[in-house]
Amino acid sequence: MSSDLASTPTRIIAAARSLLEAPAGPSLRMSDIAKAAGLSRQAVYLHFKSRAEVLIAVTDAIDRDHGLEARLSESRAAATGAERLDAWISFWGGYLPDVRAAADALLRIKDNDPEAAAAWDDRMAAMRSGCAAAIGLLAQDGRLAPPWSPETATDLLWTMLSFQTWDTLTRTRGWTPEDYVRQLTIAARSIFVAP
Amino acid sequence: MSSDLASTPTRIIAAARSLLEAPAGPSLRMSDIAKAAGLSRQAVYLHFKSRAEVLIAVTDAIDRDHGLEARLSESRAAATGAERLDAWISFWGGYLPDVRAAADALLRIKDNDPEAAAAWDDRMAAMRSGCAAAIGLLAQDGRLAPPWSPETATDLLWTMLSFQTWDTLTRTRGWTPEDYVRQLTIAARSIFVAP
DNA sequence: CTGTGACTTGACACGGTGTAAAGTGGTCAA
DNA sequence: TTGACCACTTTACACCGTGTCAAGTCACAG
Repeated sequence: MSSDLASTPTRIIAAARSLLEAPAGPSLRMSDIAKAAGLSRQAVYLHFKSRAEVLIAVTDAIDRDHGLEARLSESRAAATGAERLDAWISFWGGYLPDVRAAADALLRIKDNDPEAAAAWDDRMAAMRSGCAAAIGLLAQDGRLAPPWSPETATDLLWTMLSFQTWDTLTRTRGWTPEDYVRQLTIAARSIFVAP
Repeated sequence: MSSDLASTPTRIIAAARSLLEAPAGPSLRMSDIAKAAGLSRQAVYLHFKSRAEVLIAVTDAIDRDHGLEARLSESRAAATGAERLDAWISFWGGYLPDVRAAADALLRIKDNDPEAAAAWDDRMAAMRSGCAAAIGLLAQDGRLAPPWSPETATDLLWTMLSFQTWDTLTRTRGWTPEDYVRQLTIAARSIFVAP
């Protein structure tokens, strides 16, 4: 039925998502997801044709929840390039903890699944365009520090803000998300903003 | 026999290594390795108890070849912190292309194999100590830019120089290893070295 | 009462890892 | 010469997780 509270696909996504966000971490098998959704393993295949598709749907759901697009355009408000760089880093630093679990899972399967890889690359491209926008405005202000070109500056900023970097810093070095935003803002300003 | 040119374990390692370094990439199965070494799949298990063990041995062999330890201590020659930072980055930037294939493979299996994870973490720790040394000398010179502490500076430098960062930059953004060294040297100097 | 759709159960193929056991052939020592 | 040992082979199998298939159950709608 349409809603005995939620449609089955929705319930599956919710189940997968909660497993993903549980401390145990993302070793979720199809059977785990099914069990958590109160379904048989086969029923999951009735709604999603592969594990990757479930993961992608979960990631989409998370993005929708946290309003990736909306918050992305928020940072467009900033007037100067330097401000926008700051805004962008703090937006991103706030976003990352919300998507950690899903990103982790997606990252793990992207090697074996072209669809997952595409979903990942999409997000990375969106993220890159945020970097490019900040750097572009900075260049327009004439405050992009030499010898950086908008291209190379974007590349470097983009990798510095990569999920993996954030993950290592927070997980293995114990940085808080706030530390991350603070330090990376300083670093990015030191590198890219001319005095 | 001891050497009809090379012992079997050595031959296995060499075979795995050449597969790893081949353009095809690291999808190497035990059967691939065995075939390349001219052995049956089971024979490989006679010398290594798991796939992970082979990969670890390969990584060790590569390290030995490229003299990780030796080259690591080379950069200890530099007098000032700033020079040492430069030396460290160019050493590392020269080392990365050599170990790309093995690092990639190790990184892929480290999630499922504790031994592989340990091998990876070892290397990362070694690499981190290189970062710490450069930053430490810089701090000693009184030229570590505020507001960085040796700790946080090391953390950030370490992640900026991570294999994943290098990999994205060179593979998906088309940076050459030389670009990488040049740009990251500039970036690191901008962030960490006080004027 | 019948049909349809959502779901279940149970079975199976596949690919990959790792294990087990019996057999082959060469070398070395008594 | 005999026989023990060794490195290796062949064959077979268990296990795990993904994905497929087919038959059956059950409820609700016309």
